[in-house]
Amino acid sequence: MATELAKTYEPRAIEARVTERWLSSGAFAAVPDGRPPERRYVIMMPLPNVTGALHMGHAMDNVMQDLLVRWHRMRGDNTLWQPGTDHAGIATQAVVEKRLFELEGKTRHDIGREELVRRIWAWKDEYQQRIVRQQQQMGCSADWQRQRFTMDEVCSAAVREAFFRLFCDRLIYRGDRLVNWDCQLQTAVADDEVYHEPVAGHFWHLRYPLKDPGPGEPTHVVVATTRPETMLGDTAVACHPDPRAALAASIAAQRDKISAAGAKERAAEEEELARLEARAREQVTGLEQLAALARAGKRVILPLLEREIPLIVDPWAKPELGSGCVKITPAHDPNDYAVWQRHRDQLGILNILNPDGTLNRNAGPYAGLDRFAARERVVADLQARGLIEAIEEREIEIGHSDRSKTPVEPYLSKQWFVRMGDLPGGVTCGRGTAKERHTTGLAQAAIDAVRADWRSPGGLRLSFHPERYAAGYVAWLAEKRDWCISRQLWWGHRIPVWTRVCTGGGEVRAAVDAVPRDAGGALHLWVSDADGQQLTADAVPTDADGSFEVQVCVRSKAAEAAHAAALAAAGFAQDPDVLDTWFSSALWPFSTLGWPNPAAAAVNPGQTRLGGDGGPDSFSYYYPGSCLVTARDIITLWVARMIIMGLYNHGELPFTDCFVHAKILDGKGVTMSKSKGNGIDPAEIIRQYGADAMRYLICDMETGMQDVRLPVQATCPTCQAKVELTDAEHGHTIFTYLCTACHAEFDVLGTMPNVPAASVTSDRFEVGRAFCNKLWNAARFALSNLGQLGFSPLDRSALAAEDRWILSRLQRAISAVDEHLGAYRPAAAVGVARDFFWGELCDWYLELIKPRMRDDSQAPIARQVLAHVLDQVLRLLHPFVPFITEALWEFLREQAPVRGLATPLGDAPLCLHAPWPTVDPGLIDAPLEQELARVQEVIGRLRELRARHDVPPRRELPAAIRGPAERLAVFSRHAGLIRDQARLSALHLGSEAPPLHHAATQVSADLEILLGDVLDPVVERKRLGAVLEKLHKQLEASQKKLANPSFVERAPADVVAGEKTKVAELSAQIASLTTNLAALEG
RNA sequence: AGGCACGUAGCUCAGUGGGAGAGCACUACCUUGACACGGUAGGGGUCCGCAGUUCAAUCCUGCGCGUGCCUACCA
Repeated sequence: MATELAKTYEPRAIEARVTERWLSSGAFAAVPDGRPPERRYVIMMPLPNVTGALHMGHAMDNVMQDLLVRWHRMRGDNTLWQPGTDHAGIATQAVVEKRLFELEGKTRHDIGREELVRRIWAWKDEYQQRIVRQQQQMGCSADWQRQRFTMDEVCSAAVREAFFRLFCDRLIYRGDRLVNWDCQLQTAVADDEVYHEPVAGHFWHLRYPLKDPGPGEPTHVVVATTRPETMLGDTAVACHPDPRAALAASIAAQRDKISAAGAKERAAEEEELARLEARAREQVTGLEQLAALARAGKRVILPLLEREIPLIVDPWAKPELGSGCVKITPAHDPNDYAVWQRHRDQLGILNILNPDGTLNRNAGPYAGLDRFAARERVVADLQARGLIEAIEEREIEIGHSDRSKTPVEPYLSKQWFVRMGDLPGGVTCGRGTAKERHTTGLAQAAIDAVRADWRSPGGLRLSFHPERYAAGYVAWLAEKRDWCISRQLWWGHRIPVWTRVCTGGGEVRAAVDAVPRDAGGALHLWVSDADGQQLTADAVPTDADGSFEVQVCVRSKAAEAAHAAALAAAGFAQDPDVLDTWFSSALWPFSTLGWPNPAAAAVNPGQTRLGGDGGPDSFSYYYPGSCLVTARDIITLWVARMIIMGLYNHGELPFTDCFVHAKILDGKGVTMSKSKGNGIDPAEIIRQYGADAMRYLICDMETGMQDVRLPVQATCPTCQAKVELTDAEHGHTIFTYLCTACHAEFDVLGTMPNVPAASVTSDRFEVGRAFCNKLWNAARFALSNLGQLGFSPLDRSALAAEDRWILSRLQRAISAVDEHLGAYRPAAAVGVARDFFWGELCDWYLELIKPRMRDDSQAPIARQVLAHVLDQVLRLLHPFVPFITEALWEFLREQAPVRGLATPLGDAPLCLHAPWPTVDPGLIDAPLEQELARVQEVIGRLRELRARHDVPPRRELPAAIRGPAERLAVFSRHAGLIRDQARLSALHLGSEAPPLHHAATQVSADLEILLGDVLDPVVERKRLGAVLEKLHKQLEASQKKLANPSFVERAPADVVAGEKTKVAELSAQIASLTTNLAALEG
């Protein structure tokens, strides 16, 4: 039972109560039923990391999803919003390890794998709870009884199954590859986890002595590097095979560039051409000589280590750059690695790094030094020997690990990969299902999915909203780069492969024979050769030489329990690595639903079962889903991989729509983030303004632009002033500011020891709160006027003009909101709803019916229409501002238990389950809408006249309107409204109107509006003069257009006619105003 | 370097091949029986610059300037 409607809008009380009602009634639960696939709506929540609290980016993401989910739920779709959190392997382990070190001074090796994992689970439990609470505070209507975590048993089962299938299909392999190595976390990181940052550095030119130079031959070759310590791992020096041709080619290319270049660039490009030409004259002979020496097998002495390395020719050495020669460090540079692959017979590969970033024994006397210390030593030692030719100061883009913020090193190591490229025999998607289909490769399958003419076996296609994001998705996939899925961490899904390293075919045979037989097909075995090629056991002859790995993938946890001991006894060891977080995330659209075995899927106590209870299981009912909502930075990392995994495992897309929303920036246009101190905490906004206010503004900001700026203010802890951070100067660090009022320093991160911390917020959310306040008060007014309202069928003929008008406008609003939401335009949708509610319902309808409300004979019909419109408005606004509408819904149902016009509306105890408004075309009355627009216009003009002449609001004045008879007929029909709203003592229509004293005049289209008894002729004269001037200008412009023969001939007839009407109207207006002006002067 | 966006009122942003819009801020008046988190009205803009297409350009095309993001590379 609702208590009495409070006089003021208090979001905190409302939101707490509504949340309780929703959660205790399980209002968001998704239950499979008889509704067909096209009446189902599924959104998989992009899983937040369990590393910390949510920020505004999450708020945007969650609100967008909730908006769609609530809309579809009210439209009658069987709706699932699947919530959950991500174990976020590296990020979480890094945070917990850091805390362990700070609090206890221990590293992970001190406490061991099991203990570390136990602690991370404890951390996860705490933060997941916090995240869920925040999402519930925002109003997220996700099915919390289905909450998942990527390391839950049900998700782990899906990970194992998907891995096993990929492994069997040779789509997962293990190989030596150069990866980005995080020396602090000591793991490989993906390209996407690396960000580039410019760092002040040097460009060193090193001299390597030539071995036994003959007469006329150079004594040194010069190479340049930004990382001199890598020279210890050099295995060659390369020069271009044909420097003369290569230079000629780049000179030609440069000439083309100059002819295409704009004026501003030209000078720089000319300079570059001159440089190339000078090089072609002066250096090419030397380079050709080096190429010749290289072909002759000449060698170079690597200084410091005094190692002989070959001089080779390879086109990677660009004659136009540096010295024209390049040092080759295959184990620590991707390009050099490629060179090594081309010249494997000539040069070796030498890893000089330990996993922790210190140099290993290959670095000779430098072994044990950290890479940066080694850099200094190497430079000093080379300098001492006169082997440094030059040092340039230079800004260098350095790759940093996103998690540890330390520079990554290219590092050669054994890693697991998913093969993204095309395979000779292609790939079977959805094997064993009705949607089985063939594709050339995994990446290609995902690329095809956005092609306009492509359809999945189920008739679906992937589309991006806005469409432009498809291009980036395709471009990324088109590289078809293999995906490194192994991480050298302890936190994550362990790679389910057992390996035994074997030397020679005989040992391979013995190892294979020792693998347990599994009748259920739960084990799959490949023999991997030195290149990572996966061979069947019998493809390796017993007399084969070389090193092999026998790899056994174990399909399930049960199979592992059954066979682990036997595998261990046979000399197999389980891979110590864990999977990239995105591997389990990629399976999210189906791992959460119980795949591969929903009937047997384990869920936590109290959670919804996923199958096995007779009805359809969750996976078959809710897969494929509908829409994925995200910011653009995650399209490649996650969206693309979900598409791939969905297509591969099921032959079907996981969703058809990808809605990419804006990112939220601060007032300077910088991405908000906690670490920059410009981030706003949604919880703080909710505390200050309410969740509905936050949601309202977020919807209003999502206009389809790329980014949204949200100016941020801090509350000065010293003087409590609101400080606009865009205007404030920094204090002694970039995380502190000086108050613009009292000049005291404050800290926005809350981490500075001696500087007081300020809370960061944005006053833009006041708009949302004002909106909610308006809604609250409008509803309060309406409800106080309803009494205990009964229902009786209303005939249209019984309705007053304003009733028919507001109902007609309501139909327009319903239809426009639907259209905008369907096209992913939340700002436009909320704008229509707001304009209807505020601009039409509040500003006009409520005002228009006030007189009727005081009259018992007229009140009942107005009340019933009002209850109906309020009902529809609450439903229409519910997806945007769910709390306040839900709260008001409760009151409305009490005051008016049955609402409707001719027939009662469908009802529900909770607004979130109420049927979505539908358009009744019979209620649309376009001519009446036009009439009322005229009436509003006239009222506006009359009010303007009152304001111009400082007429007190209560004073009633006489007015007159002159104009064409059919127009005046309209005003005659609505004369009462006009008198009321413009506070008139009398309204005279037509030219027969009696003259008004001291009349002020307005002209509007073909009308002349006069307001009598206005006191100050001087003010009016001045104003009329200004208006006349403006009208004359407009008239001239129009007449000029019409005097232009080509305009009259070529412009469409209606445009020309419109221009003529305009001239006529303007002339008439000028005439009447001139007359009035003369009268005032007389 | 390449690609994708963007540049409209003081701020944040809509919008359109034919008379420039909203919200906030600002100004004036109003505490009128829902709401001052409100109402009524008002001021404020070479629609980044230049050229072209067009009868007509803020909108279309090209160039330039500025900003943001993505991708790649820099031995």
